[in-house]
Amino acid sequence: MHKPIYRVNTRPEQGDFFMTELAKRYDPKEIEPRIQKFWEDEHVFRYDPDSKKPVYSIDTPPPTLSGYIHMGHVFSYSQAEFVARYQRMKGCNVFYPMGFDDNGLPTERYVEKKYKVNIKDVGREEFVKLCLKETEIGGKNYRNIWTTMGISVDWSLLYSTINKRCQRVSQRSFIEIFRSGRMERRNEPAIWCPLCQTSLAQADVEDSEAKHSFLNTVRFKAADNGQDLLIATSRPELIPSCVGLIVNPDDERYRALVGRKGVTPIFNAEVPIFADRRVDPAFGTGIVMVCTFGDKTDIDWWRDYNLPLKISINPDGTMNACAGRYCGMTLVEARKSIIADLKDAGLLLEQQPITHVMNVHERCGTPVEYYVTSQWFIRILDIKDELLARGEKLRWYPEHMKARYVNWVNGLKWDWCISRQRYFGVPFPVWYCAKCGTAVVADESQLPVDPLVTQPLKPCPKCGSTTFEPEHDVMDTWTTSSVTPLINSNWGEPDSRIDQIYPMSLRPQAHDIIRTWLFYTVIKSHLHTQTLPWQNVMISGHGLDPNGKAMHKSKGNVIEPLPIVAKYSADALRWWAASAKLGEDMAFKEKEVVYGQKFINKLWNASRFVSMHIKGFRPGGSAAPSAKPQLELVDRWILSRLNAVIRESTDSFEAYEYSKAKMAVEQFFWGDFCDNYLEMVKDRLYSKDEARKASRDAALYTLYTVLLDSLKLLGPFTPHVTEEIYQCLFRDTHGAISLHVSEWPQADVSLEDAGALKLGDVAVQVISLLRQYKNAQSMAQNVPLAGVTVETPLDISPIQAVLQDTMKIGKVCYGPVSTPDAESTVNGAAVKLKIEK
RNA sequence: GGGCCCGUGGUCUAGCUGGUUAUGACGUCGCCUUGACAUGGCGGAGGCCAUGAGUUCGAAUCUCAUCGGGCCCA
Repeated sequence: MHKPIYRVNTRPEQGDFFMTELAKRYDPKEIEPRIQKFWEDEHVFRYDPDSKKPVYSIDTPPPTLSGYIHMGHVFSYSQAEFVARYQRMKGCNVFYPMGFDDNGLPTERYVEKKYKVNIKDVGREEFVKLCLKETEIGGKNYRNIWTTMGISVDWSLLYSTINKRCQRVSQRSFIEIFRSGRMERRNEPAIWCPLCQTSLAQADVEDSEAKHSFLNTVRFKAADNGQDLLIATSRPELIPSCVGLIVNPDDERYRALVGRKGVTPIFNAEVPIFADRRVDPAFGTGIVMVCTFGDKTDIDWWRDYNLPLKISINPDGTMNACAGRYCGMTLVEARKSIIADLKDAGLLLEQQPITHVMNVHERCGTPVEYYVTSQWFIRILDIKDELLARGEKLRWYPEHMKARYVNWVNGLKWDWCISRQRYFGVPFPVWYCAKCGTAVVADESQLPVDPLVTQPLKPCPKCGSTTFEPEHDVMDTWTTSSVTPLINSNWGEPDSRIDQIYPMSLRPQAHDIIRTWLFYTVIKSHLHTQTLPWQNVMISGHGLDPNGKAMHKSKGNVIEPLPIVAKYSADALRWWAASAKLGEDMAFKEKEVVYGQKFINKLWNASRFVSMHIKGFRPGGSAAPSAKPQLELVDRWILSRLNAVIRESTDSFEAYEYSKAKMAVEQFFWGDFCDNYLEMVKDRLYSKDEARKASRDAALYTLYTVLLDSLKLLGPFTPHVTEEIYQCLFRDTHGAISLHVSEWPQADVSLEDAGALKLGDVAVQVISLLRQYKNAQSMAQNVPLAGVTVETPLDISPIQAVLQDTMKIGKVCYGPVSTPDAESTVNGAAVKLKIEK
């Protein structure tokens, strides 16, 4: 049995309501963990499958296990979380899971580094065990951080992409695509990382500027007459792989060469010379050597012209026998060596420094090669149009992020290679018939299956053989993380909830993984359910280091969140995250967190002031609960302002513009409510005069309403402090067990008063003028003034009393003022003041 | 080379479906310990809204060009 902390029993029979005084100082160290425990004990964030409320489902990004969560994560996850809290208060049954993407290469590399181990030393089994151990440690660590940050996920929905259920869904996805004919095992050139020694997909590769690179002009010969053929290349180590020379068909200089043969230097191989439009005559010498393989164009030429395959590179990035005397050298050594030899032989004419872009593996920075192996591909190049159409249907916030998706799809050159020659990942549910080589997929009932330890249920359908070779490769981690909406839906499982939550309402993520996670997820849902995976995507920017640079462990500029939380508070840190517009990067500045702390402090103190007065106050009074007191002008002023803020905040949240919502309520609460309204009602509140009781009640009603609604509007951003205040001051009268499942405020048209709005603003302006005056006279603001003469075309009599009370003015007269002590223009009307001390 | 984003007081930032005195914070200067708050209140100074041209009665806001910064893709 759990013991709820806030079972503050209401005592309506005694006619009063529980009201606790707020502590003099707000202490987040004590309060935040206590509030978090309350949320957990009361299951405040639990998704309710039986609820009739509309579902709002969120496809939370499962962070990879790279060992730490930094400010960048906190930035992006907080922004999504603001929306989750808003939707919950809007009355949605929020499905908000957390996941950990702990399978695959990122985890492997992390384990290799942490334990300084290599699979070859410890063996596959031991290695996988280490990875599993790390995922457990990492999971606990991550959960602690998200809980400390007040992230309101439902932890009962937690998944890890290496667990049984996820493996099952992922393998089911493989089988379905296999049966549809789009999953193909092909023996052909694929992108290859020589360091990780695995094939890669196009999205795993990023651009990197090559340093100290040269364009080398090398002398080849014509086979028939020995004529010099000059070829510019940045990769002379690939000369042993040269299988052809190409010129542009319109290039007059070389027209005579087409159809003849050339001879490579050092290796003296005869290769054909032909013409192709893809050669840029202006680059280098205008003659290109085709190698198997230097880049994607080489592969296209090789395929288009049926050229032979001459592989001179081993999978580990060293040269093989085909490279002759360079055999055994690394690529870099071979390049140096070949250049030296060409130079000695007088075959190197020129070395020109160039900057060009290399493709490197994004996980390790190694330049990639192209290697012919058998790999599993999902065929996608033929459905680019369909994928583009899906992207158009998706609602993008901010809209311009769609362009990144469109550009990526248009630039797609490879089918999606999903097999990795690695160890820690979801296995392929596949065996190969030992006799005829047919690929046999597992039966659904076997999932999740590891072909290394299990056999197919039936003999080979083609030849009847019962001996099989298991697939040793594992699926790339994106293959599984691309089905997170289906994992969340328990797709294909007995407890499937796909009808309830799918397509999901929202995918929140950062902009760096549009080409990977977002793109791949769109593909999978397109293939499996012929729908989009979600209705909306909100793309956040990056939280950067204080100098505006991306945080990387290798750069040593990572800022960890927990020390910042310990120093300030989770709410203060969230405040920082809320100050960036959606999609914009923002540098982490500690002083912004300090500002968050100041705001929280302000909220606390203002609430403490309100609590001193509304103690025992019951909205609606003892008579009709809906009855409103006789509101005064400034009450209607602040309530009208409140309504405007509710509107703006709601509209902003609906458009995922949480930062606008935050700013609106921040300025309202501090500027209008604390700086002005509270000062304007003090006199009414402190008055003991029975005749002013109605006036006092109106102020109490207003304080109650404005503070409660403000807490709600602020709740998504600073959930802890608002919850604590709510529990102490409003829980009993308002009812909801937690502020975060209370109803989102609605604008109340009956409280809107355009006239009061205008005159209230005039009051604020006049008060400001009087403050300036007192300031200039070195007077304290509460020192009384004997009298003020006002000249203005406005009728300010309705605010005369409030001006007198607030600024302690003895007598107010109206009339012409020739030498004003203070003047200003309000709503186009001049206001002049003559002041008597 | 292509695409996208950004350029607002010393610093960071709002506004950017065009319309009276351009938002707020930090910093800075001054006044005030007043009954929520000195982790505070009040007020001052500080901006030709990157540059140039155009559209318009009117441009930080729309268009084009230039310069500078960033991201993505060749």
